[in-house]
Amino acid sequence: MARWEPNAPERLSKAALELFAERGYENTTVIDIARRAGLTKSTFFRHFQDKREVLFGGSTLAGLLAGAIAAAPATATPIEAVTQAMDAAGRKAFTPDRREFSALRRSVIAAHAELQERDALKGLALTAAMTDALRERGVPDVTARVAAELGALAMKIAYERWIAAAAEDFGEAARRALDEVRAAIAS
Amino acid sequence: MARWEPNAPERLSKAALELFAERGYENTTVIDIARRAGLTKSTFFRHFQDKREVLFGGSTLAGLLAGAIAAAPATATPIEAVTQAMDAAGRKAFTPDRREFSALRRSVIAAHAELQERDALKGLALTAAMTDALRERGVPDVTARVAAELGALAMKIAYERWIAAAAEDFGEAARRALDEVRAAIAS
DNA sequence: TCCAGTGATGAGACTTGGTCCCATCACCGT
DNA sequence: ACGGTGATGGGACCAAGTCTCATCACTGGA
Repeated sequence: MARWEPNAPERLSKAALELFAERGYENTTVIDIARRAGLTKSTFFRHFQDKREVLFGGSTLAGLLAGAIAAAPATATPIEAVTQAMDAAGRKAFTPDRREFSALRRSVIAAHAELQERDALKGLALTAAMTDALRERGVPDVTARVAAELGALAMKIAYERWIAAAAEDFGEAARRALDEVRAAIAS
Repeated sequence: MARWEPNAPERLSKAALELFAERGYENTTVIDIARRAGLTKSTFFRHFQDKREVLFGGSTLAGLLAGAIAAAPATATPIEAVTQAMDAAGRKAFTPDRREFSALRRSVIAAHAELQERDALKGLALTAAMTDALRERGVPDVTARVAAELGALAMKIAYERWIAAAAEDFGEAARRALDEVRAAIAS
């Protein structure tokens, strides 16, 4: 038997997403979120740096991508390593059971500039993590940055499609998007 | 004779940059900024949406880039259009006399996460503006996105170098960065 | 010359995000 | 039974941001 109801951060995130979807980000106070989770404002800020972070806390995506790039065979090209990173994301992060949650979360973010800013910075961090992981493999600086940017673009495109089309597997969508990106370069 | 001291937004931006550089973003209140500009908090928020925006207000860079892309010859490839956009940026935005200001501004932004978030979102807006301008030219969607991302990456690289090396012309740096990016794609 | 209109500014109340400190509570091991 | 530990609650406090109303300086017309 736990001392308190367990998983306070999870409960707060769930409550926050619900409330943001119901009445909007600006019309939801931190106290509202905490109350719905059966907690208080103090506890909220003990678990999350600020109000925005409650929608971004659980993500270990940067480490996942970087790990997959590091684990790619030494003979793999940068783009091949990035492809493996996106496969890993599809297997461990963007799983089918999280599609609905991701879609709701994305629509909430799209509706509020404050959340878009946080999302934009997290996106830059993802690209930076991939760039660093590629550099660790000995890929030259500019080449690493290009491969990471193209990978990030393919991920964005795949993410949009994965959320829009219920049936699709993320890894598959990402591979297809990356192919399209590479085809576009040729033109 | 003007009714009041003119250029309130400019004075506020100048005061803000000075104070952020002197004592840090977090240790500077909006009232401090307004006081140094000879104004009040009310007037500050009349000119700027929030405290962060005081460092980002004057920028018309998105329109500048989009305009240059739209104005490129119909025969120009996407990358050529993007190259012209960066030339335009070098001529009208990143002029030599603004280098020192840009360097200070950049160091302030780099020191505070809140400002980095705003900067990240503005960066996405730049890429989106270039993407839209390319689509207007009839460039297919994915091709437009790729060209805009590569252009944005080259701009980032050129901007870093332009700020670091006093002697360099931005347009020249951008063209060189874009060449490096294109060369990296081949590998 | 006087006066009303206009537009930018000032003043201050108010809500909320975020920080901080301290008290409290539930469980643990001894 | 008892003290330690760690998460929580409570509330004071400051700064960001909103809102409303008053004020001020100049403009243009009677």
